[in-house]
Order: sequence, then structure tokens, then C-alpha cells
Amino acid sequence: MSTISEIAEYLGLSKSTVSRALRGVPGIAQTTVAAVRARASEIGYIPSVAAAGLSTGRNHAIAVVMPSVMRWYYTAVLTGIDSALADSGYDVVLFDLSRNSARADHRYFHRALLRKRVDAVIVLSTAFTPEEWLQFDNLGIPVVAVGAPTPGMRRIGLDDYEVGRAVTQVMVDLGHSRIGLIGGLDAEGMNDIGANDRERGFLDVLNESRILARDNWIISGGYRLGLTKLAVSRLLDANDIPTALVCASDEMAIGAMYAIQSRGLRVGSDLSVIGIDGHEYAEAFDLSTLVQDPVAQGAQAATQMVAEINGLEPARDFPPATWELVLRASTGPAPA
Amino acid sequence: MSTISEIAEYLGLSKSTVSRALRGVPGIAQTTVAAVRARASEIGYIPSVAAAGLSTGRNHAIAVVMPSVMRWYYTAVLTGIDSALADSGYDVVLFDLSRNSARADHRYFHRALLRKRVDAVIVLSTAFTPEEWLQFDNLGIPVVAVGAPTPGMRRIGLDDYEVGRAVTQVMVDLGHSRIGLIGGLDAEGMNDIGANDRERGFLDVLNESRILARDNWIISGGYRLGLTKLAVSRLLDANDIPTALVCASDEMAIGAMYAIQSRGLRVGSDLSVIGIDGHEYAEAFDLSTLVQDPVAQGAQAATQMVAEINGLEPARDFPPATWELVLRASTGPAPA
DNA sequence: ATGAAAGCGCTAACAG
DNA sequence: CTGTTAGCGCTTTCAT
Repeated sequence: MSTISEIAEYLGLSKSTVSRALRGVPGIAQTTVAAVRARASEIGYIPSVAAAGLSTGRNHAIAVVMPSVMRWYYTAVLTGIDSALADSGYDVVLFDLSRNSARADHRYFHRALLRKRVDAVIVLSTAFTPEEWLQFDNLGIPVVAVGAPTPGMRRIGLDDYEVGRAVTQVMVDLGHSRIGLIGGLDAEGMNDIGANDRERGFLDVLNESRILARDNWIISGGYRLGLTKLAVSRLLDANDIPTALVCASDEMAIGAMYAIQSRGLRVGSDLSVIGIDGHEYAEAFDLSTLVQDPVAQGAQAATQMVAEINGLEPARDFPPATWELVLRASTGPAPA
Repeated sequence: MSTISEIAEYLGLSKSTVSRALRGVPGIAQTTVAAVRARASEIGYIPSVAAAGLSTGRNHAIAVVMPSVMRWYYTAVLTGIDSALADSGYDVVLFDLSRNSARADHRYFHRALLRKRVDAVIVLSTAFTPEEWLQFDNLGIPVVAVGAPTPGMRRIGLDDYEVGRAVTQVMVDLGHSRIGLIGGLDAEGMNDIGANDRERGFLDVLNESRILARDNWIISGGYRLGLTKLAVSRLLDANDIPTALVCASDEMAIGAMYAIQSRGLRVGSDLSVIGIDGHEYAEAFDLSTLVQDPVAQGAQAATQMVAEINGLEPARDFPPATWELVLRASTGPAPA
């Protein structure tokens, strides 16, 4: 392939001058810069990141570590990251830690990650052991979490407690007093902190409203549609069922809605449902939800990483991500 | 960071010996190898891919180019790729070509891609211009497509025509003669070849069964749930509606089912629906579908790329991907 | 404004 | 079995 030397030789310049011209380093004659650039595009010159990286120590790549690439929230964040990085000329190197991957062996993954391949790491709500978290610190490169809170690591994401409160409050305001929770504990590969916080918010609002929280109306859907449908079907088997279901994610909410309809009950009148996320399907399913903007969160993380790579003082912490309630037909007043 | 030289110096060996020992090149004393490895893990030595890449020309990374990271099929393929590559010690560099990204400017993307960063490219059904496809050839590294067929490029994926036939035949066999098609033309960022092939299969089966194909029952859902729900709702507004809907993807099928139910019609009895994919939601929604295995397809592509990087003769073409019909409650006999 | 030279960390002949 | 010697392609002092 074409190299910097080729251009240098052709123009009778030195490699250094060409290098500077190409990178726009000040102190090179306009004419020279033009000539170099012209020749470069003529021969289709492409710089070698490896070579540049070797001498500068920069890889122009950022690692994204995720528990799965097949959940809506993660892919939305990933989209945001990728789009922000594309704008800065950085590449994204993916580490999918799903069960079926060899990378699921976190030790293996850490080795690979440390390969000096990346200049920063963005971690999406993955469950790591305390020792593993420590290793991130020792990486010596900027690291940030997006999504669920992670012990001892700065993060970009919702205030899960507040969000748990907000969706529950919607139901209370609608006059519901028989409210169930579909939480997200024990979801594969994720840590439980966020799920716990949302549940706390739920319980606190019930308490403050002097509403009884019934244990058998608090169940987990593991953040998955299929599991949730089954769990809610079971919930509806009882002779005493709630009039409202607060779900910790939209995918679970959609599963819940489907279970409800399959029982011949009407969503929004017999049984209200609200979710969290602003999933792309929410509108089609007429689902009320608390919408967040994972694409923006990903973009923010990426932008911050690039800035820190370039010397910006590391941010200690980030303000909670923004959200807004969007109420649709899945929520209605409590039935008489 | 620790380097190969450090180890060499410490043990009184030469860099070459250490390098060989580390890589398991034959012809090094067992004892030496042991010593080197021991010291390496002692100081937490991590090889620099950049340096190794510079001298070998190998990056131990593969590019995955996708029209969006937010469609189920693509992420499933990606999962397969990642998991296979993790096993071979390769990294995945992601290129998301969605609208909102700077990479959506394909010219930009090609530049980046060519940065000698990757040893092979896997392209997921993306719409490229003929000139752009040509550029892939000039990359000088193995390239393969997964998913929708791509003009003039080998690919791993379903035989779309056969698959279109198969799902249509299901409806015919159930006695339906009023059959509509929800196709996937004009989906954002994707090429239309696969969608066209599926539609051809659909039409051919109708023809052979002497069933009239009605133009107004052939619509596109753009491979998206929301769009499909709207389109099908409109379809159901007419006073003359089909008894069966063949959908080119499960996401569209689910959107169709929801539209049907919202109209107060019953899926599987009033109106049968079948999809293509084997989407993770299909089971929860009781959707009949033609299931394929995108994870396996991705893994196959990745494995093949690694093999070719290591000198395997490039495969000219691949046999069509396997699939199987899974019938659930969404399909039933034609109503009398 | 430009050039010469050294070096980033590793691999790959070529010797021994 | 091990060491020496060159690079890979680029950036970066330090000169000029």
C-alpha cells in the first residue's frame, strides 16, 4: 500500500514534512500542504493507524463492553456511541459478553481489552466482580459506564430511584391502589443495582400513598419480553389481581400487555400498564412509558471519552440522564 | 507498559527468543519458554497489537459493516460473529451506517475502513452503489456478505425466493385463497434484492395455486413493526380483506398481528399471519414463522474470514442457510 | 519552512 | 536452540 515515504519521494520532500502537511500541523507552506494533499489523494493514500499508534500511543479506537448486543437499550446506546465516534474519527471495538461467547470469560476479556488496542472504554451495565472493576481502574485509560449504576464507577444514566417513583406515581395519580411491579432482578449478565433502585422508588411511592405493596404482585421479568409474558400470565391466574402494573422496562411492559390481552382483559381499562425506556415499539403498542434517550447517552459518553483522551480533566460524575413521561392508551383511571 | 524487551533483558535473552517463546513458535527450549511465560505473567505483559501488526501486516481485527445495529437480525448475526471471533482472538470493529452517523457518508466510511485496521470485512445487507462494491474488491482482504443478497458478492444467507415460497405455501396448504403480502421493500439502508426475491416466491406460489394476487393486498412494512402496524391497519379499513397475511419478517408480522387485534379480529382464525426469521419474540406472541439461525450465519462468516486470513483458499460461494417452519397459533385454516 | 535521525514494540530473515 | 540485524510506517525532537 501507499505510504508517506512514497509521497515524500515523489515530491522531493522529507517524510516529516509530508506527515505534518497531512495532519495539518502549523508551520508548513500552503503550497507544500496543497501539493502533498493532492498527491495523497491521487495515489489513494491511507494512513496506517498501527504505525501512527505505535509512535503516538493512540489507537483512535474505543472499546464498548456490553452484556449483550441483543437488547434494545444497549443497541441504542451503541448507535449513539458509534455515531459520535464516527464524527471524531474513532473506531469502536466491540466486546459482547453474552453467555455464548468466549469473552464471557471475563478474565479472557480483560486480557484482550488490555491489548493496547483502545484509548478508552465504555461499559454498558455489565455485572462484574469487584476485582474486575478494579482492573478497569488500572487500565490507565478513561473509563465510563452507561446505563445501570456500577459500584464505584462514574456513569451516565437515569436516576433509577426517581424513575421508579415517577412511573409509580402515574398509577397512583390515576387512582390505582392495587399496583403490581414487574421488576428486572436477575437479568442475565446485568448487575442488579438499577433494578433495585427502581423497585425502591416504587415501594416508597406506595408507602407514601398508604398503598399496600403485596409481595405476590412484585415479580421479576428479567428484562425480557417472553419471561414477562409468562410471569404475568401466572400472576393473572390468581383470583386477586392488580389493576395496574408498573414495569421496569418497555420490553417487559409489552410482554405484560400481551399476557393481559391473552386473558381477555383490556389493557388501559381493566388493567393499566406503564413501562420505562421509550422503546421503539412503545408507540405502536400504545404503551405509556417514561422515555429516556439512550442514543444521546451513548453519544455523551463517547464525546466525553474523546475529550478526555485529548487531555480534558476527567469528569468526576455526570448529572442524571433526562427523561419524560409519555402517556398513551395503556394507562387509564382505576376501574370502579 | 511492559514490553518484550523488558522480559528479554530480565532473563538475559534476546527479544527474538522471547517473542518466539510467547507465541509458541517451535524450536525453543521448554525451560526457556516456561521462564519467559512466567516472567510475562509476573509483570502483566500484554502484547501490542499495533507493533505486531506493523511488522506482520495483520491486525487481528475484522470489520463488521451494518445498516443499523438496532434490527434484531443484524444484532443476532453480530452476536455470532463476535462469539466466533472471540474464540479466535480477533476483535470486532463496528461500522454502523445508520442515517444519524457520519459513517452514513459511505465515502467517509470507506476511507476509515481502508485504514489497514482490519484483516477482513463482513457486510450485513447494506445498500451500496456498484462503485462502492467495487471498492470492497480492491481492499485486498477477504470480504463476505451476510443476510440479504448483494450484487456480485458471495454471501451467507437464506435463499429468499425459496423462503418466500415456503411461507406462502403454508397458507395455501391451510386452504387460504385470499392472501396478502407484507413485504420489505424500501427499508432504510438495505438493498431490496432479498425483499424482491421473497415477493417473487410469494407470487409464484399463488400463481401455481391459481390464486389471484391482488395489488392492494401487497404492501410494504419496510421491515419495521411500527410502519407495518399502520400499513395493515389501513389495509383492514377496506371492506374486502384477506384471510391470510404473509410477512417478510417477524417484526412486521408482530406489527400486523397487533393491528389485527386492535381491529377486534382474531389472529389465527379470522386472519392468519406468518413471518420469517424466528425472532426472539415469536414464541411469546404465538407467531408462526420460518426460523433461520442468524447467530450461526454470523459465526460461519467469521470463521470463514479467519480461515481465509490464514491462507485458506477463498470460498466462491456458500450453500443457502438452513431454516425450518415453526407453526404456532397465528396460523389456522381459512375461515368458511 | 523543512530535514535528519531516532524510536515506538514487535517479527522475520539470516546467522551461528 | 538462540542471537543479530533490519525493518514495518509513522511521529517527534533537534537541527538547519
